[in-house]
Amino acid sequence: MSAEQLYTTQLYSIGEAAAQLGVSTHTLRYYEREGLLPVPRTRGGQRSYRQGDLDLLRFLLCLRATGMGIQGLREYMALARAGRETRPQRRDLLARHEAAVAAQLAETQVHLQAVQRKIALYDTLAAPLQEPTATPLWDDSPDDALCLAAEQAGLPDQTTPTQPSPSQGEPRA
Amino acid sequence: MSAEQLYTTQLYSIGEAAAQLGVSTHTLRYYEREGLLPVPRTRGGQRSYRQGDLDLLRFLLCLRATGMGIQGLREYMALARAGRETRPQRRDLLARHEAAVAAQLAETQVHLQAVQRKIALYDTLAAPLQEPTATPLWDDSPDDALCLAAEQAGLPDQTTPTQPSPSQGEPRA
DNA sequence: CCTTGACTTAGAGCGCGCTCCAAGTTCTAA
DNA sequence: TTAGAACTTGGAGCGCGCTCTAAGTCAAGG
Repeated sequence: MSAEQLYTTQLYSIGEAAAQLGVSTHTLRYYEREGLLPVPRTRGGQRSYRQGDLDLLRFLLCLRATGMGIQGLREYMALARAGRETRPQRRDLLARHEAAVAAQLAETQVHLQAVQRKIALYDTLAAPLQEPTATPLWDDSPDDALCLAAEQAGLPDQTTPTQPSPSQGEPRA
Repeated sequence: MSAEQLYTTQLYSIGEAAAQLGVSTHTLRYYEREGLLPVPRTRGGQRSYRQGDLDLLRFLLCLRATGMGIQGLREYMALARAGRETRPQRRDLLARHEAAVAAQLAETQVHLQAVQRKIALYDTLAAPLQEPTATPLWDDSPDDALCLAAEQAGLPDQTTPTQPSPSQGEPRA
């Protein structure tokens, strides 16, 4: 690493870029085709990624990793290419995405808790074999309808109650 | 809600089930086709979901919501149908899933932080317009190569350094 | 009984994000 | 100079999880 390398505008082949970013060359070409980032070429026509291209791609991969779709990336990059006047829009786009991800994250955690409770339930069902006394030992009929009342109370509500009361008793044979 | 309803084995049409679970009837039929859950039928051949079926589906939807694939659900249900001897396996399957989700969640949060830093960067770039003195105001060349050194330092490493040094200086024109 | 709407099936279609192929070109190291 | 690796393109293919269509059947209210 000599001092002049600090001033060197390093260029990278698509293979090198892919390796650095941890994606396939296919993916990088795909992103370009999708209009995310025009990549400069060598005289021979081969892609030549500059450091800045890699940095930008790294950020785009963060957006992908947080669930933004290709269309979202395309919008972001369209704004970026349009110049610095679009910075507020870009900020807002990111802020909206951030909010969506945070919400999604929270919801996933709720669902994850249900899974964790189920694991705990399996544990309590397995443990009392050594303790012959005072074990509730309620069991489940089709062996796995062990979504017991206690457990269900904690389950996230799956929206839409629709009709308040479709009908009473046994509506269907 | 009369007392006998507590003892009533309520049955639900696919439409009612879908509404309660917050999914489409298409999805419920799809799940059955995929072998997740055989649903009892009326004399006429229409699906008739029992409470336990709904409870189980609710749990399966938690697994889906945390990213488990249909194949995973199938495995879980195959174990469940096999009887209570498979509880340890089911527990392990869930525990593995739980670990994977937790890891994924953590990674998403890291990537999300990069997005948040970018938003903050846009904010600092926008604010100093009223402050004429001592503003760094470094700007970015292709307008959005604003993944500056400081920011990159915080970016998650995208794996695979492959060759330690592909070549020095300007390998490509 | 009859209408109406919800249900049934098999199977096709879709949006997404890659992933791969074939045939040809460029680059690099010996 | 030349072999072989890495690159180029357009376009096809894939796995996933639904989503929809068509043509017909069932069930509940009037």
